[in-house]
Amino acid sequence: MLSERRLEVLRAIVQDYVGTEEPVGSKALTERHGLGVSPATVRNDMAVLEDEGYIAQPHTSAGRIPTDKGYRLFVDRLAGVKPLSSPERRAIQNFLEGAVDLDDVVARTVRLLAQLTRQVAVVQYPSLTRSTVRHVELLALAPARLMLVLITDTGRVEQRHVDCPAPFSDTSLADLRARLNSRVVGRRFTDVPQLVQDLPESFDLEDRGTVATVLSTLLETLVEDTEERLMIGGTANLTRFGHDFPLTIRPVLEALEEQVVLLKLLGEAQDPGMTVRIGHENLHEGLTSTSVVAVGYGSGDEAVAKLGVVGPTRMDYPGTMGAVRAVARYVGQILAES
Amino acid sequence: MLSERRLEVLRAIVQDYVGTEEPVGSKALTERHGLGVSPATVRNDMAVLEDEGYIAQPHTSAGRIPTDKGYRLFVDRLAGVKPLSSPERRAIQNFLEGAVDLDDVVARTVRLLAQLTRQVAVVQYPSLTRSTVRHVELLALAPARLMLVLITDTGRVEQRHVDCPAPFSDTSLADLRARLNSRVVGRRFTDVPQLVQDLPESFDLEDRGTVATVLSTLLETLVEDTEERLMIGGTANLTRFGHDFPLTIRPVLEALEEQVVLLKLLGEAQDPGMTVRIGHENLHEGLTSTSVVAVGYGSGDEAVAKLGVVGPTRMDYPGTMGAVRAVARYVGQILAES
DNA sequence: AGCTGGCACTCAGTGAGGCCGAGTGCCAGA
DNA sequence: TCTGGCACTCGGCCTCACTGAGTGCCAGCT
Repeated sequence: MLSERRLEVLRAIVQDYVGTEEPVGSKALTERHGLGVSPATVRNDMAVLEDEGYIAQPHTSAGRIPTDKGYRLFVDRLAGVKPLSSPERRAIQNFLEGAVDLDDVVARTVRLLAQLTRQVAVVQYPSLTRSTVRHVELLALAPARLMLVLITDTGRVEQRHVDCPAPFSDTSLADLRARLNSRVVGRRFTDVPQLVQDLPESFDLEDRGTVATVLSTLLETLVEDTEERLMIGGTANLTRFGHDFPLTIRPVLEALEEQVVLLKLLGEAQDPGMTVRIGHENLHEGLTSTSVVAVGYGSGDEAVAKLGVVGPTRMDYPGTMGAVRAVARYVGQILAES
Repeated sequence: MLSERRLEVLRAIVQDYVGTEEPVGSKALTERHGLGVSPATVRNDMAVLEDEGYIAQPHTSAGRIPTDKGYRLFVDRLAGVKPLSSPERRAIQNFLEGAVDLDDVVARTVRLLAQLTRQVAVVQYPSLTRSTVRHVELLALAPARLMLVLITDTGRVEQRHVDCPAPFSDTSLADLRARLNSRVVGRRFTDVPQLVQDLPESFDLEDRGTVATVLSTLLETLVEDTEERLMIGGTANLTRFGHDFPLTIRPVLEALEEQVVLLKLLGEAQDPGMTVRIGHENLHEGLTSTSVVAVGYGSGDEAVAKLGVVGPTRMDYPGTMGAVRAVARYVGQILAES
């Protein structure tokens, strides 16, 4: 078990290292933080912390830097979430309120997060799986060609072409549209399949094929779009990563282009509250020297999607967490209003 | 006026420099390209080329590298567009054909371009100004709240909420929807304003306010979305930029996040054919050591949007131009089919 | 038992000095 | 007009020594 003072030393190391980006030595520590003990004592504490795996030396005769485990302890026990200043809060709200549609909300959120945290921001579009249907629209493009448009309660719109096996009359189309909507509007996407299951049977024989095709396209859309969409921004902040960053930055940029990877990254954050994954806690190699701070957001009390930032493990955790949480809240509000 | 051989020397310098990323000297040139003259002769030619501003020396006693002006000459007079191999063409087509909707087409195009050129790819969504209306849909969300959905012939979908000054009956709604569509479907976006101008007059007095509100929202959408959307990808390729690239890469990443900048970059490409902007020809500072290769694409014979790549001035122009042109063609085809 | 001061040791970073070689410019001769 | 020869330049690299921040350990103090 680590004594109070040793935890204090760890905290000081993390803070200094985050600030200076340089290994911190015992003497500098005692000077900058009023620890009230001599460098020699701190050195002993450091030796213990190193034994326990919380800090490490890049080389002999250099200062110490926190390990992933050290950051973990720092985040869990030594640091809180730093709330934003009220001017910052006002700025967030003002900025987000100018958004005209969902795309714009997401785009603004990304910018905002990137600017506030000076890191790479990732925002997931509201998830279809947890959304409900606001409307399904069917349009005839040609006698045997339809367009299916799906609108969610969060304002997301998806559309697909449907090639029908047989021509479909306008009256049948109106009929299908009406019946479909009466069944699914207001329902969750996950419930849709069983709700429309028996729909073809109620149509004339000649139309059944088309109805079935439309329905299967609809269901397909639901499944496909469970692969969520993302928006990222602030990649220029990666240049603040470190000095050696040709090597560091490349895999990160690559990972950021892989939606799948990012989604997993956000998705792993099961916790209803904020999730912080530090360094090697991220399974994806290439992101082992980054940390991810993510949190769910939603229009109601339930999260419909996640957002977060990706930055170097050496980041200002309290500040970042504060910004992420605040932005998530405001986005939730904005979504609820629209 | 430059002699034939001197142009040949310039071409050789460009090719070698692009390949090796290192200043090229007279001896290496004569060896690698069968110029049939001695290094000394080449040196004289180089001196002339340097006087004329086509090449430069990073330091005395180093080889030469092409200047922006040199690349310009190379692109204009010394190099053609390198067509892709047929396996490559097939791969492009296969890859693009799997797309399910417009977003997917654009996303795949970006990936493809980035992969083919090993550079940063930028694809503009089909422009609304040059598009035509496929359908306008109106949905009642609440008695005095509507949703307006706009669908373009290129498959793009935009939606907006409309708060009405007075409740609007379902029959009025159906009426408006029908009349609106009969007027604008198949028309160009730019023509829409005058086509709907007198629409409110044909409605009952009580509904006119709502109709006017809907129309103004529609027109607003048209205007706002003239700010085009973009998708970019392949930013990881920036790491291949150069050795010193902390400084180089940052402004590029920043520029890439500014939609406005990018749009201008693509927009400047007025030429109906392919446009290549080299180094300082890009007005934006920070992009002065990059080149942009852009071309319009469209479903018909007219371009509805642009796509291109951003890379170091030291790039393989013939190959890049070939890839960009080929991708643009196939995307055009795909769009025409859908 | 825990803290402190002292001391020897380590080692990354820096700067000076020297060598190497690719590359140049110029000139005289074919 | 081209070529071979020659002197010159200078960036890159290697070596070497120095410096200083930082460590580990130990004996002594509280």
